[in-house]
Amino acid sequence: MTSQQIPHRADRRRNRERLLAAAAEIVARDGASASLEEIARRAGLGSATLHRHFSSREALLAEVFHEGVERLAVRGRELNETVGGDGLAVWLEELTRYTATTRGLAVSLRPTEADSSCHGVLADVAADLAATAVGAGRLRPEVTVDDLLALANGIAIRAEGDPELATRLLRMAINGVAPRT
Amino acid sequence: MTSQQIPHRADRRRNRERLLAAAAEIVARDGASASLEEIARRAGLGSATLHRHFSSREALLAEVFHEGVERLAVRGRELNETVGGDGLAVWLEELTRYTATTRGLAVSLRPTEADSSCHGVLADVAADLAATAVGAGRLRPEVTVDDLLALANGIAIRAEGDPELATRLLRMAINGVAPRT
DNA sequence: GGACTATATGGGGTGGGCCCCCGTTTGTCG
DNA sequence: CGACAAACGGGGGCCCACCCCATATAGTCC
Repeated sequence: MTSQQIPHRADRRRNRERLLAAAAEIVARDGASASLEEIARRAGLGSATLHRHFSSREALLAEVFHEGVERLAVRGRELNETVGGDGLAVWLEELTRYTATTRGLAVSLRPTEADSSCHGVLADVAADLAATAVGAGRLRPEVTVDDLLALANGIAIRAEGDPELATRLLRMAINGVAPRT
Repeated sequence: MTSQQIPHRADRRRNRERLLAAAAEIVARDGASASLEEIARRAGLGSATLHRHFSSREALLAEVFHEGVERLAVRGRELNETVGGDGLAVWLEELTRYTATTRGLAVSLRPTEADSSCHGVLADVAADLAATAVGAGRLRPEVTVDDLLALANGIAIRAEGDPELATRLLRMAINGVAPRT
């Protein structure tokens, strides 16, 4: 299905890496609305090249964050096997904190119509964790995985740059605001 | 304290209203990142005039949404007197739904260092509602009003354009995700 | 009503960003 | 080493935010 068999030219691969490295720097500083021109400049390449490599800002960001998202997915599967019913809450907290810490990621995790795959991987992991949590009586069965991720995402967007806030809000949302009975 | 005693010239006031009307239209269509140039064009005025009337995009948006925010504040005080302990939950839901429905508002309600006053009014009302809710045993006392508003705001930002989603997420966050015991 | 002045306006400049065309360079493979 | 497909980037088109300063005009005082 993936239509890329023939390997690209060496310079293309090299330039791609340069662009991603530059993007990582600039996006870390400026967030999701970082200037694409500046990224290209920092990479020592023309902006046309950037556009040829990445069809859109979202596509570029998805690549920039790919590794981190992959790590979160691995971590989720790990938690699901070691922790059990509480894994979901722990993972959501780590996800939210990481997302709030990594400038630009929050926006990229928002699923779009032409899904940029960032979301897809996490949705799978979240579904597994949610199933375990429901089994352990820690999660209402009618709660959707999409809603759970949307909530974590909203918190992370709002709390971008303030991981303490992100953590507090996520815990509040998981536990509700009523006093413990 | 408010430094504006002398009334402005009639044309200034008229132009200000035209700008606000145009801004309301364009922002409703394009959200918080609407083109200021286009707003000025729609108002039949030069963009310099817009900049002279509103020192920043935020300042313009704050004025655009001022009336709606005021209504929310009134509604909150009303709920606090008629409903009692549940008023907070009801109001937060209405706030979140309204914010998610009104394009551009979510971003404007995010408090900034030089507070644009949109947030201030609501924070007062929320504080009263929260006090009542704590008194009625419906809200944990250690929950901050700022956190509560931040949560509602995050949800609204994320759910902009989808009031059903906004409502679901807010309820989920208020009640927590664990099964009812 | 007319003249004067502080107040207000807008054309257009500057600097930037996004996106893309097309003439040029460069890697690759026979 | 030569030829060709692959990749590049200068620069143009278009839009934006923001601001300067020459011009226009509302309000006022006689």
